[in-house]
Amino acid sequence: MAGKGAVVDQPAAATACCPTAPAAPLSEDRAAELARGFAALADPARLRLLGIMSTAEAGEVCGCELVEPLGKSQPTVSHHLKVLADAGLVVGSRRGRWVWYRLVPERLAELRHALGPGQDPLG
Amino acid sequence: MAGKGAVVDQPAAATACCPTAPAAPLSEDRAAELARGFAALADPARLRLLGIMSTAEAGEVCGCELVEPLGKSQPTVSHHLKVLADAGLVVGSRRGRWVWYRLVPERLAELRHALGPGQDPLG
DNA sequence: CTGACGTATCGATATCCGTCAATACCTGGA
DNA sequence: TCCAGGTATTGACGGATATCGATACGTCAG
Repeated sequence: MAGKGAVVDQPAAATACCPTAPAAPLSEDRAAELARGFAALADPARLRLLGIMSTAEAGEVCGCELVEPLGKSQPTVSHHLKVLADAGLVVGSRRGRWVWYRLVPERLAELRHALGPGQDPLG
Repeated sequence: MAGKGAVVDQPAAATACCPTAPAAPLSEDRAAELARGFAALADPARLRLLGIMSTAEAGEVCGCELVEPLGKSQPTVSHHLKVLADAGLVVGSRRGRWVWYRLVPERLAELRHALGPGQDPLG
C-alpha cells in the first residue's frame, strides 16, 4: 500500500480533512505551473539533453556538443534548449563564442517532489 | 554544486567515462518512454486529478467525484483519465455502476526517480 | 423491459508543438 | 575591417492534443 503521500501536493500543509469531498487539493495556478515544468520534460530530445548535462563531469556542457548526439538539426536543438531554459530546468551562459549549459537541480527537485513523498516506493 | 546525479539516467550502471564525449546516456527508446509518462503529467487538469487521488483516504476515488472539482465537462475528464491510464499512472476498476480510480505508485516513482538521484539536491 | 445514471466514444474545432531550411545575430581571429 | 564559426530567430509545415456536444454503452432500480 503506497498510494498516498504528497503526489502533486506539497504547497499547503495538510489537505486531508473531508472524507468524501476531494475539492481539488492543487490550486489552478500551481497545477498550471507544474504542468509547464512537466511539459518541458515531455519530449525525448529534451530528456536526452538533460541526461547529457547530468553526466557531464563539470556539470556543464558546451552547446556545440549537443547537436550531434541528438541527431537533430541545430535550430531544433536550440529550440529545445530554449524550452528547457524557459521552464527553469537549465541555464546557459555565454562564454566567449560558445554557450555552456547546466542543470538547475532545485527546479528538478521541485518537480520530483511533486511526484511523491520522496520516501521509498519502487524499492 | 549539485548538478550531477542520475537525472534522467538510471538504466545503465555507470555511463560517466568519456570526458568530452557525452554520447547520449539515455537511449532513444527509454527517452521516448519517459517522455510519454511526463506528457501525461503536462496538463493542469491531470495533475489535479492525481492530486485528488493522492489525498483520497482510501486511495481510491469514484469517477463521479472527479468531474465537478475540475470544472470540465464529463467527456473531457474521461479523456484525461484515459490519458493517465494509458500512461500507467492510474488504474480504474469498475465496481457496479461506478469506476474507482487509484494511483500506480510504482509508475510515479519511476518518473520521479528519472528526475534525480533521490538523494538531496535542493536542500 | 424500461428508465435513470455513470461512463466511454465519436466527430469537429481551435490551438499547440516538433521539425527543418533559410537567415540573422554574436564573438573571436586574421 | 572582414571572415569564420557557434548560436538564435523566423516562417512554414505536419501532426498531436484539449475541449466540447451529441451519442452510444453498461449497470442498477423499478
